[in-house]
Amino acid sequence: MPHSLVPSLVEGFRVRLIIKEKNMFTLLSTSTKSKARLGVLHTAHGDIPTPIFMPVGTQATVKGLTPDVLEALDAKIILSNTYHLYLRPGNDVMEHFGGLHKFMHWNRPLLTDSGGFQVFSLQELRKLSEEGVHFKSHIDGSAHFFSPESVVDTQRIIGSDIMMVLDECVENPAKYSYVRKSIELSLKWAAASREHFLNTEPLWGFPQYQFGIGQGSMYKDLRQEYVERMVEIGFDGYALGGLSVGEATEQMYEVIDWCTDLLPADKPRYLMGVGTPANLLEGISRGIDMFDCVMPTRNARNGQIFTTRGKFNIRNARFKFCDEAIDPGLDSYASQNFTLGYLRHLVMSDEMLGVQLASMQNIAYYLWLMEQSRKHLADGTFEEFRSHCSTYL
RNA sequence: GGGUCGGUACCGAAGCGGUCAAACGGGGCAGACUGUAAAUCUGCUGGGCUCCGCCCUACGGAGGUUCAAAUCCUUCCCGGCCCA
Repeated sequence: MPHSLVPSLVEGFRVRLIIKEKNMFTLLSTSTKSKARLGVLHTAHGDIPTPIFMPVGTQATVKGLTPDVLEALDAKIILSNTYHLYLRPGNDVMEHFGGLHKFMHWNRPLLTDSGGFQVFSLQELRKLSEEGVHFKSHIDGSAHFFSPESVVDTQRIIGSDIMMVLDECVENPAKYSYVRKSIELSLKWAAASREHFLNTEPLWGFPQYQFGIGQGSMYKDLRQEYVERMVEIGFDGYALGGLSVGEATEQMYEVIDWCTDLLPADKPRYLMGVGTPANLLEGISRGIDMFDCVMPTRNARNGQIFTTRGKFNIRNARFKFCDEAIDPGLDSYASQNFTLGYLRHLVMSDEMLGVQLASMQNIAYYLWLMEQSRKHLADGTFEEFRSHCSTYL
């Protein structure tokens, strides 16, 4: 019994469920050759083997893919976004439909980002204060205020299995003095987020978990201090944010190493917004359990295909007459049943099936990469797998 | 047959004496994309070089006017429309 459900009487006649969260993560093994880990995340909507890649479905849809396709590809968990769903359709609609799982007909686990990334990506449309973020809607310019607490509340309504705290994702490069102040703000928000989380209940009858997000830009002392203070607050899992924001790849790897050395082994680690297939493998060997990235879906829409034989742009003329399957190395519907020449035709013609098949292929590849990583971690051959992949990545 | 409008780069279409190898679209050829304001954005698209510049060939064909022509004139070819 993973979770204890204790009924109690609240406010006269109304019966509510008091749901206690327990450790949601089981660490199965750690590689002897690197920091790579094999584990399982437990959620009300199912267990998630780690390392895992989470396809991004910002606006309550992984662009171009229906839930049944995602299930066929065996996506274990997908990501959505608090800022976007709060603005549209809005919390009232989300509540009306009984939360995001029901709204989008997705019965597997969901993780929602907090809006912290929009603090970075929509810099021109927001203002920070000690209390939170003032956003000017990118849709209609209207004003909205996000506090650490309101972001928890919105994610309660969304009903994500895993929610993220509001943070400031800092641009790169950033001055030390700025980052110093920024991490104080994000840590203050993290504490407020956790407190509010612990003082509120899930709305939809299943437990939710909350992850903190490590910041500190490229400064070792700030990154390390952040991790220590975040762990002190205590979250169900720990994310690393503020990476892949323009820094050199090697620098990102270094930051990951600083942080995973200090994170507790019995909690999941999530590297936010990363990344390329190579980034995932490097992240795994540095002790990361979870990843998300728009790359497989966005790049699919822009013609870039990830395959077990490498990545390429399907628009390139060399594929015009190519009668090979999209990816004979994968067993997805898209990979097996269509030629590269046909996919090129669809993409060149702006046919929506092209975007769908390309997205399917790329997600299939990313999920395959994680599945193979887990398999090789279990076999003790992950490092060999990683170096094999580096020959074509 | 007469009149009239027009023929511009792969296509469509501006330009109407020099600052034109020729705007702008489209198409094509490449590139970028990392917690999604992205089915978006960027570059190239006559040929050749010793390639931040130079040399060829080019605005239907052939002549001509001019220091200079895609732009003006003559003529021929082709197309649209109108009249016979």
